[in-house]
Amino acid sequence: MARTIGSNGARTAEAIRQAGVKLIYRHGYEAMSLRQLAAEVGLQSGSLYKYFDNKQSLLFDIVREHMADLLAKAEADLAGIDDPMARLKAFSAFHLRYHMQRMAHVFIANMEIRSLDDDHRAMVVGLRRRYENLLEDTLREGAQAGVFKITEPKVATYAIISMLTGICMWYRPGGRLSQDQLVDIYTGLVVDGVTGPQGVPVKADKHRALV
Amino acid sequence: MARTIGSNGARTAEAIRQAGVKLIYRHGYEAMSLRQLAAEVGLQSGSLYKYFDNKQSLLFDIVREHMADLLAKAEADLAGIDDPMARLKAFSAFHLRYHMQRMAHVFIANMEIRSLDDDHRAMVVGLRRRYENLLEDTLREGAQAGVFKITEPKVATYAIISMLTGICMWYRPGGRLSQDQLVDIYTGLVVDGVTGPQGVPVKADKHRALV
Amino acid sequence: MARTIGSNGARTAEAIRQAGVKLIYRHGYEAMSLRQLAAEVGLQSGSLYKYFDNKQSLLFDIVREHMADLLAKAEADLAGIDDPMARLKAFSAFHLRYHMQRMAHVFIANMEIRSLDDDHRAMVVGLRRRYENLLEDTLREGAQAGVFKITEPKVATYAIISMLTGICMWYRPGGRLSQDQLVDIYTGLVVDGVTGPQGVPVKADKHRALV
Amino acid sequence: MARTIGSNGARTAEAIRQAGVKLIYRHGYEAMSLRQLAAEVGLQSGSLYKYFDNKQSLLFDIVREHMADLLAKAEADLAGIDDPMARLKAFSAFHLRYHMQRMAHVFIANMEIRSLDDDHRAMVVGLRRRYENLLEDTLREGAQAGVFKITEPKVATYAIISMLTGICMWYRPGGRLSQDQLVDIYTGLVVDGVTGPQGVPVKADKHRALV
DNA sequence: TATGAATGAGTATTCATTCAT
DNA sequence: AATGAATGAATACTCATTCAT
Repeated sequence: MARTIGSNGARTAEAIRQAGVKLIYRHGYEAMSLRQLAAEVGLQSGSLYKYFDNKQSLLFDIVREHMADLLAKAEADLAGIDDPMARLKAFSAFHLRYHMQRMAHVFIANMEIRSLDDDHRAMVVGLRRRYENLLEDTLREGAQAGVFKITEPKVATYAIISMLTGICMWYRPGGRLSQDQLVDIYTGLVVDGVTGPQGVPVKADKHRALV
Repeated sequence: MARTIGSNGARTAEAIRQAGVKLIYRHGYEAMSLRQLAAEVGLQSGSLYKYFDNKQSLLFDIVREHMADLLAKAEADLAGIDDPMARLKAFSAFHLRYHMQRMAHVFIANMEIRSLDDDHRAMVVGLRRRYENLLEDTLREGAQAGVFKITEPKVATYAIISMLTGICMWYRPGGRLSQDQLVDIYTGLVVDGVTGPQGVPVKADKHRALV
Repeated sequence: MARTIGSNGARTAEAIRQAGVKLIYRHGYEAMSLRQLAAEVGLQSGSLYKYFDNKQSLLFDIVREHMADLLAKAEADLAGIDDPMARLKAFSAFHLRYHMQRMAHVFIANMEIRSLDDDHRAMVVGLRRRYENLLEDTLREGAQAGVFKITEPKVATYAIISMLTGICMWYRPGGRLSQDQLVDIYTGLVVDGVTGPQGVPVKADKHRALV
Repeated sequence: MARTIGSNGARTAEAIRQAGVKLIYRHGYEAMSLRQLAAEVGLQSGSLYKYFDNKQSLLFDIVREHMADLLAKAEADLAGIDDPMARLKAFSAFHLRYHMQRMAHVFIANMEIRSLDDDHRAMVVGLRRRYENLLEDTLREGAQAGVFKITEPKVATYAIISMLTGICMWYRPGGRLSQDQLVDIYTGLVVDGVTGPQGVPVKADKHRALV
């Protein structure tokens, strides 16, 4: 049946949002149809329009809220930590834990950016930029302080975030390694990566050109 | 008219393939319509079926060929390099250069795996696995030899590949940093990451649980 | 506009069914397009899918319902008639009347069996088999009782049913002969055919072989 | 390969015709594609147009030639037989044998008449009319001579032809009954049907009206 | 709050047919 | 005699969206 006794709009809205996350995660935004979504929450597809203006705005809501949440939690987590190394470790640990616990949201936010309208995408990219800056500023400070041996903080930021985010591609709860262990391993790679003797850069071998 | 003077099957096939890569890269596989693709190469959409069986097989062809090429070139590049550290650097440099030069193909192969049929996906994932093993085996050997301080070669493999592949998300030719410089920077992070004192893992701070 | 005033799902469903019978009868299942069908009932072609899953299921519904109706009515008509001759006459009369009154349905059920999917066809053929058995059993009983001079009840069944069904190929309401008269004529041929001195079969002349 | 050494146009034309009969018999005219047909004879579909003007004319050729052949052979078979009863038996035997030996052609001619253009259909129906007249005239003469007890020769003609033609619906070579036996059985039904005491028609029972 | 009927534009795909070579 | 590249119109079917009820 479509309607549980005692159900109400807020409950339905939340159900739609969750089903949306699930289906977009599983099939992709373009491939998910509103009919599927409606079926998942026990509605007719036309009824969804009580809860959003159109399919695009559903995606935008999910992505924007996720990004805002990510940013807010990260800022809260780092608040009061001043030492660059401590901030780096805290950022890494936070990022990993968040990504392991919110894999679907994270995946959607990364994959479906190109499905957003230009305006929506710009807004989301802005939030992402602010999030990345948390790390970039830390790296920059640590580099200036001499504790991080990096010459290009922006490149390092991208590199580190890509590495950490990649955990979503393979992590599954209940695996051999606990979340704590994974945090240790990844964070170790990050810390060692930015504290090693990189200041004397490896000389790039000239490889045969790719066709 | 039946045939444009000078038209040529092989030429058309190549044009379709290139336009396919371009449009899938830009809009995503689901979002690209065959009408768009046909317009891009100056055909009626029905005429595309002289060149592939269906939309799915176009995607599969592009992805499989890319993965096979990536694997073959990597194997060729590493052939004869035995020292783990040298292999690691060579792999990193190869991966980065390949990804900077073939961004669209790489992006498609990473993003559209979920748009592949089960069988096709399995085949592509198999190729990817073989590619990842090039790195994983190297890490494992280096770890046994004591030159890499890593305890989980598989995790490190995923982490490193994610980091290196991430260059596609922001690199644009003609930027401030040359490809050689980027290879140095990223490879430095990788090498330092796996040679640092990670064997004594950073103790994970317990952060507040995420909701 | 979303909805024509006074429109009604059940009414539309029935209109689609009737238009479907009419168009399949006139043009054949393969030759009838859903656009034609939609135009006939005043809808957009996509809207038809509120009423059936696909074109095939429309055909199947029509054919199955017809066969089930034919079988049920025949069984009801013959119920309580035990004498083989009376049953034969009753079957013949029923079959003729039904076929004169439901020419389109009958024609479709006979002609479009090959357009059905394997499973659907099997189900329809099963119903047809049960219908034919009503006649075959009667012929067999009459033959055992000595009232019908036939040696091959199954062949006689096919022969009689083909003969009777053939009325659909030329009968048009309002012709010179009434339905009652046609029932008399055809039934006379049937009865005489199975009561004549066939037990001493005509010796087949050997004709020149056909190429 | 598409071309056998020494093949020539006439051979190809015949191959196309035979493949056409086979495929139309199996799938129906509408459902058979020229691509299928071309593949069956090892050509590109465009090459078929060396051998016919269009799909419709292929069908027409097959059906017309079949009808002309049927008519010619029937006329030849009946030539010189004057006695109505002998003519009836000869017609029945001829019709049955022809239909058992040329099932595909016969089936196509009966089923695909509606797929013919108006002009083509008219021509084919004309040939069929002449064929039916062979029987109708015989029945009429026999009735006047008092040997056939029928009041409506035209109706009897349709009835008999439908009955005899129906053998195509179930006959398969190699079955329990030989062609000769089937000729005996069917012809027995026909002869008995038209010689029985039908002149005093069975009074039609009034059955409940069909809905 | 939700339904259910409908739209209209879109999708991938197939078709008979053409014609330069 | 046949190819192979292409057309243009058609097909069945899906989609996001609307709106009277």
